[in-house]
Amino acid sequence: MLTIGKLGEAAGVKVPTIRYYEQIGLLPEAERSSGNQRLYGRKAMKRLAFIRHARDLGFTLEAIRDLLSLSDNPDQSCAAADAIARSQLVEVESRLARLTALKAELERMVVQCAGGKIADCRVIEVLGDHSLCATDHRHPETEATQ
Amino acid sequence: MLTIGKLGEAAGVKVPTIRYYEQIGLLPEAERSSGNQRLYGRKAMKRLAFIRHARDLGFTLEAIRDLLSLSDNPDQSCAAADAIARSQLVEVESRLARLTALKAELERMVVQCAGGKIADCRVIEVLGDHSLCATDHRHPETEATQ
DNA sequence: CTTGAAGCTATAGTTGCTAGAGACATTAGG
DNA sequence: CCTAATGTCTCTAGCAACTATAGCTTCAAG
Repeated sequence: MLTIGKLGEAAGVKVPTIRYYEQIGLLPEAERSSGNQRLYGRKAMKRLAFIRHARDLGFTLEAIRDLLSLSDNPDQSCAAADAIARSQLVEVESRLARLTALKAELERMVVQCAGGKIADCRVIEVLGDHSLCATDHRHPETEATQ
Repeated sequence: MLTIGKLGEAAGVKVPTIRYYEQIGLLPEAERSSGNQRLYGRKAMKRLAFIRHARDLGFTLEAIRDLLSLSDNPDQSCAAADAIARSQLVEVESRLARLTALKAELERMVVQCAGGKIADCRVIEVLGDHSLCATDHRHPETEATQ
């Protein structure tokens, strides 16, 4: 049995984050020692590693909640898990596209900055005038909402 | 002179966001009409467009605050603005690298999912075991913090 | 047996907004 | 000129996903 600190260390998750996951119901309430401290076994360790890994892959806690409940019922079809992963992939692809455009724009800004006075600074100038941009770089959320 | 709604429409920024920017001091307090409604001129419009554009490029509000104060003092050297833009570029590049790895991992997960039962689902399996991953895909923040 | 680290709870703060309530201002139509 | 609809006002609370703080208790090492 591990204390919360050991568990956090092992899984690469900070202690308050583990308590937070318990609070929002992603982790079940932990067993307690005689002195009221949380104790974790192998199962909790695996569940936390799952959560951590999914977070690393960019899944939201809501998506993870769904994936965990799927994982708890191994007899169901995996279509739902597949759908969640696919939608996450779409998400990532769109962010990737946007970031690529941003990178190009920032590079242009930085390269063109001659190191003179602010009055002639390309960085400030470009930020003040979108028409100086070569690429489209809007937030997808701005359109996607609804 | 524009009302807050017209300004928001023109700049592509929602009305409460404009009030929020004023509240946190990114925009100066607006003039008011006789009926206490905010009125904006050309200068405010430009400033808001600057903010909006910088946000689109992923700058934080703190960075934008710095950029704006630079832009307000055109006689200074533009080294600071350049540094902010460069650090933003570094940020974007690192997110880009990480997202690229994520994309590869998600693609692997999704492709390998045969569409059977959860018990055999690659998505769930991979999430449960990082060693099944081909690439490194951690949050940079986790390391970068301090 | 004492001390310092690690644990506990509870609350508040972070970033960048967004949503709601309830009251006042403005504008278009009849 | 009155009314209805829309716009604006302030204020507060909420979102994700934690992180930090305060003030306490418990545990492990020397």
